[in-house]
Amino acid sequence: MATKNVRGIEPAVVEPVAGPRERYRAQVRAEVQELAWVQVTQTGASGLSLKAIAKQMGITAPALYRYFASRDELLTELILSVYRELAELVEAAAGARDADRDKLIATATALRDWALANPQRYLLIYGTPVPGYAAPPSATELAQRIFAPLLASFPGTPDQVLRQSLTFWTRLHGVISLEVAGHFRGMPFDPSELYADEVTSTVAGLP
Amino acid sequence: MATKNVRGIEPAVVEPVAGPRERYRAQVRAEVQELAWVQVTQTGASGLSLKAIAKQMGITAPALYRYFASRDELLTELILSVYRELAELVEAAAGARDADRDKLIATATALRDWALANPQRYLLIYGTPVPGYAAPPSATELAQRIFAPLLASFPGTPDQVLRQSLTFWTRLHGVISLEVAGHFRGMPFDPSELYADEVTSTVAGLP
DNA sequence: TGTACATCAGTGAACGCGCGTTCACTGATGTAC
DNA sequence: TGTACATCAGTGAACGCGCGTTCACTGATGTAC
Repeated sequence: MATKNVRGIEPAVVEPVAGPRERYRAQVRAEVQELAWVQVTQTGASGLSLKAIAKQMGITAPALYRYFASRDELLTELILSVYRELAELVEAAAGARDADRDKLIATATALRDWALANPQRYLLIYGTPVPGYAAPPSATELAQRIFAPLLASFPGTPDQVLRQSLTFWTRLHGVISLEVAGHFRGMPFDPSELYADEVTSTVAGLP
Repeated sequence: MATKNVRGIEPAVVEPVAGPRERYRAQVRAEVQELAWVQVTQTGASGLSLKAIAKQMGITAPALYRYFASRDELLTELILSVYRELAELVEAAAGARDADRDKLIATATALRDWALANPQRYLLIYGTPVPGYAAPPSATELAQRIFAPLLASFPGTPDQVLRQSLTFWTRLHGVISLEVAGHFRGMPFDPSELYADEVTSTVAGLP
């Protein structure tokens, strides 16, 4: 969609050709999604309510149907945006390093930091599945983009490498998900130390 | 509450002194909980509905208030019963073995088997927290009873032992929770192998 | 530049559904005399 | 053993709330001539 102008210079605004109506649409959509996030953060995915969002915007609920076909479509967009956000974050963390081990450590660190800063976002994609809601097919591709940076080129058959990466991932998730869900609360240790130990010892164990 | 009779023999029925009314109460309570489980299994914890349960029992909803003070109380009992069930299972698995390593492996195996057989039960206590619902204090004690069998008496300071046990736990949870939430679906590997490898390699790494 | 027209954001009423919970009540059932 | 009484499971109406979604509509706004 983004087009360059005649001299090949990227314009400052993202969608420069859009008329005022399209620009307005984009703004409203963004505002809806923002309020939706506040809701999901406070009440979980099942608490997402179009009527409540409309109320907060000082608008009637049917008006939202100009911007989203249904509640499920809005939820889907939220979920996909989480996948995208996390994929970019993880790719950036991995891309900034050369050595495989550094890459893995940087990625793991970025993952936890992000999860702690956005617990509900993390839980939205890795937590209890929303009953009756099926993620769109594109979510699977994005999930793989998140997983890919954990695939490092260590010696071994493709199967072994996959297994190592998977295990790295499940270990990170084990610590992060328990912490994010509050299961470490009141326990006599520092979760960030536990995580750091887990990351370094796992990376050190790789061939 | 359970009393022995004069000769010290455990009577067959659990609550022998209970009159017919109490017996009936217990039966109805059990039936309510059973139907509640079906609901939680199908729609998640937030889908638990007293009216729906009453309907299935061929009863009006207010009648349920003879047996449970509120929806939250019913949910609390469900959650506590999961903790209890899992604690007993884990204790039994650990108690049947002598050597520490065997104990850990048996416990880990029992944990995964149970989680796969009861995914919604597992997610009810280790998944995304139900927004607005606070677990009762006794849940914490029970959570520790589940964790305790993972504490083996390996050499090291109490801190090191705690750390090792925690890491064992987070690793098991990492694999189990991703599998139970369906994140391994369509991936080219066998989850049970992944889990078995993770268990044996972790136990082998202990001092 | 001014005006007529088409587009479309937003309204308000309504539908049908679900929920938890309260309350005064009926009527069956167990129990004490 | 028979009867009177107290207990208490379950009813039905109601309250107030929330939800997603549809529909015919109004009226502002951008656009084409």
